[in-house]
Amino acid sequence: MSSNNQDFFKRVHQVATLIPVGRVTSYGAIAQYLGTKSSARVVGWAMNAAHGDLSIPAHRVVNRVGLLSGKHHFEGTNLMQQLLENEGVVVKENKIQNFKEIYWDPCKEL
DNA sequence: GATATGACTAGAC
DNA sequence: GGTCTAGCCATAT
Repeated sequence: MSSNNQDFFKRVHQVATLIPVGRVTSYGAIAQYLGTKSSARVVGWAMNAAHGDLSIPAHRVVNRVGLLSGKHHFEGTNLMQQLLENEGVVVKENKIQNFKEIYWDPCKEL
């Protein structure tokens, strides 16, 4: 069933789109919300696929420590940080400062 | 079809 | 308490 695979991506994209402005989440959180909690990496791939879609705020998704691990996949060197700061997220040295405060858990919020 | 890789995470040492 | 290893699942070669 190839539909399932695409459905997984679709869900990841959906959740990413639901992330409120000024909030961030982690790959594992999305993976857990989708049921595949062990597949945080796959969420990263989904984000990679979502990278082509400007409607998906991939910059709001970081790793579990609030580090902009995916910033290398964005254009330039600090585009991801710029986007986050533009939304009011405090980022320093490619790491979200008040990560715990702005952390958005889809499993709880949704 | 098998192997390698990756935007991760949790556990072990 | 910091570093390393293994597990996870989908994509790419």
